[in-house]
Amino acid sequence: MKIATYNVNGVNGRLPILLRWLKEQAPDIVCLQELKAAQESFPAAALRDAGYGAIWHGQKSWNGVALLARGRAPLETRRGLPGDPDDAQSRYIEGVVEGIVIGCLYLPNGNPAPGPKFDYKLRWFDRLATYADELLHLDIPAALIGDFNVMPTDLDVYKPERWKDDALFRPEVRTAFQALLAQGWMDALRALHPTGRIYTFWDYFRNAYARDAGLRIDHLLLSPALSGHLVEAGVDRHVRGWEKTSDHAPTWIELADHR
DNA sequence: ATGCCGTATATAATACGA
Repeated sequence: MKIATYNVNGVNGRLPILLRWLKEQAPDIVCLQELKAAQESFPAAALRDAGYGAIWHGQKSWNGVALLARGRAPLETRRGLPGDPDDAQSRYIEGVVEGIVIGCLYLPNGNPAPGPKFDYKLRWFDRLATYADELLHLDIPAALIGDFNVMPTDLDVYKPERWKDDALFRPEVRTAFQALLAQGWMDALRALHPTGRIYTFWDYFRNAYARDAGLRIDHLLLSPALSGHLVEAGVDRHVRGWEKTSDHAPTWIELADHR
């Protein structure tokens, strides 16, 4: 079973690219971020025609997350992260597919740091950590997948010294990410490729993709009940080279039969 | 080093991303 995450940076503007990639790779489960579309503007019919059922949490212009499943409809178990009923940003949706709880998330960017946006990012991270720990204690196959907007270590940035004060790389957020791993979650790509330079994002500017000036910020975290089934992980980096593409590339894992 | 590009919406100028 192949599970992927893809920050599409506008699901309607990116629809031809998304459909091309879905047809090419046929992932079984897909987490999408940055829909930038209102709830009623999500392209559910086009995705259904492509063979995917979907649940999504839209928001006009900004944010937005979706969970797709090939040949079936995810069973929704949560929308929105607990811990702040006043949080109006669409950044978390969760469903069950094939007996796996899949949490699809878009963690706040947080720039500029310091400032209110960075404070929001840290609060959101706190809420995620609290909920992630509850999920782990259910002792079930579960995954937290999406755009975490964190480079976990120096190995995940093309030039670490240039990013040390950025909201994606400051010590507070790296510590918060490591705390998730300490709870028991496995960083799937890093687990299978402990020393490799792996990027999932390249800026549109400065010819970043051609220079391979990238960041690893899209992650797939697996619960212990699932991590033993991990067999492969990678990035479809060629998709970043397509015309009219997102600044992120699809990132994926392959699981052996988890039943 | 820098939103230099790209997407969204009040389709013109802004807000936002990382």
